[in-house]
Amino acid sequence: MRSGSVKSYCIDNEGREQVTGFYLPGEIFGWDGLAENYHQNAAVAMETTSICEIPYGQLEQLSTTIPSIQKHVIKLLSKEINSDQKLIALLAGNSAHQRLASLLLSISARLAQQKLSSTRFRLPMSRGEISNYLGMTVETVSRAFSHFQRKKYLKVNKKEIELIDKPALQQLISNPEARSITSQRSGY
Amino acid sequence: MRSGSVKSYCIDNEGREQVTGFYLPGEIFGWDGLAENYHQNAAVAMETTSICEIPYGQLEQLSTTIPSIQKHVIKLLSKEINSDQKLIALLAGNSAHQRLASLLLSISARLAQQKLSSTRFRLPMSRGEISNYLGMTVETVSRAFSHFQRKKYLKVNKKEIELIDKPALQQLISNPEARSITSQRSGY
DNA sequence: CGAACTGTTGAGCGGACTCAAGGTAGGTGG
DNA sequence: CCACCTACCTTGAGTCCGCTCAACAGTTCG
Repeated sequence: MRSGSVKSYCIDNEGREQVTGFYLPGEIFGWDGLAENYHQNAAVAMETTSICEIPYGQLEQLSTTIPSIQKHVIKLLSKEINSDQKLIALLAGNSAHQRLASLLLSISARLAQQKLSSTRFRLPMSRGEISNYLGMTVETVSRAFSHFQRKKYLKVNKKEIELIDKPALQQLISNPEARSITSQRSGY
Repeated sequence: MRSGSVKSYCIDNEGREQVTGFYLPGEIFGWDGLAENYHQNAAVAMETTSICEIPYGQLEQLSTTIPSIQKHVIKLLSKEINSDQKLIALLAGNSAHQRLASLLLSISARLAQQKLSSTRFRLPMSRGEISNYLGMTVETVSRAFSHFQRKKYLKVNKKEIELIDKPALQQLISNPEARSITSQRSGY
């Protein structure tokens, strides 16, 4: 990603769309589909976006002469797996408010990594896309935003976001009594 | 995996355990952690299990002489990503009954791949592990099993499962009015 | 202006969680 | 062998979060 933003999504068996990721500048997407020369995910830009294509064939060829490249590729794939599993944990064990807070903080952190403001930013995605990604409905997303604003955690105006009390959001995520759903098997 | 079964899980920020996968004979696990020489996931056997270790360093070295190996590694990593994203879709867009049905059918299919019975099998994991993996509570898992049994979709006796009406389970997953949560953005 | 889309808010309902009680199986010690 | 303990599983009753349905406001565009 050079600039702009992209969402990736796949269509499940019954034609329903499932958003699988949002990508911001500096990030790479499209790691699926290397298995079968065929991408499970589609991707669309959510705003004016410029990207840099990396032809996999050439990358592969290059890696025969520079072995460190394939090592790096594998690292990136592995990172993708880890971030997917974070999302799994988020979806499996957290409430609607926690999920939205997580997403906002994730975006904030990723913007900071690009030396952009981590407290004031514009969400590239619609409420519908957020809700789909986080496994909830549009209404719940909207209500969660309103709730956060009432609580003075942030200010929201359409897609413009200003994070006011990041610690409060942080704490919300890692909160007690928050749908623990913990497996209770003793160790082996 | 040679024989037996393993679960992988990670510990989130607040010490809660999140099961990220179940592994059956013929499968490979541990693809995370290649990024940082450090595994995000832990893994424990759920029963007597024998596995075959693949030292990554040796694999890496071997791939310098046999390039097709790294291609294969990348394929497997990519598959892992795809299966993780299936789980994401499952968690994001499906009801409790649908999630359990999906898991049962997935196990059934994977057993079939190993030429084992796909209709009668023993679940290696506890109800608690299932509930954690699927993002629900133990009680809900238990009730879902009872429900399926009442509906004559399967027979369940502790961990022994007999699938009677697989098509019904299939249809349950890909059902109408099933929590669509569909993003409604027009195409680009 | 009207149509279409996105986002917000309210009322009501239902599925899944919580709390709590009982049942079953395996392990240990008297 | 039986009493006891400790998981693990099941079932019930009640509550609450988040979904559904619906109305309305703000934007964009023809």
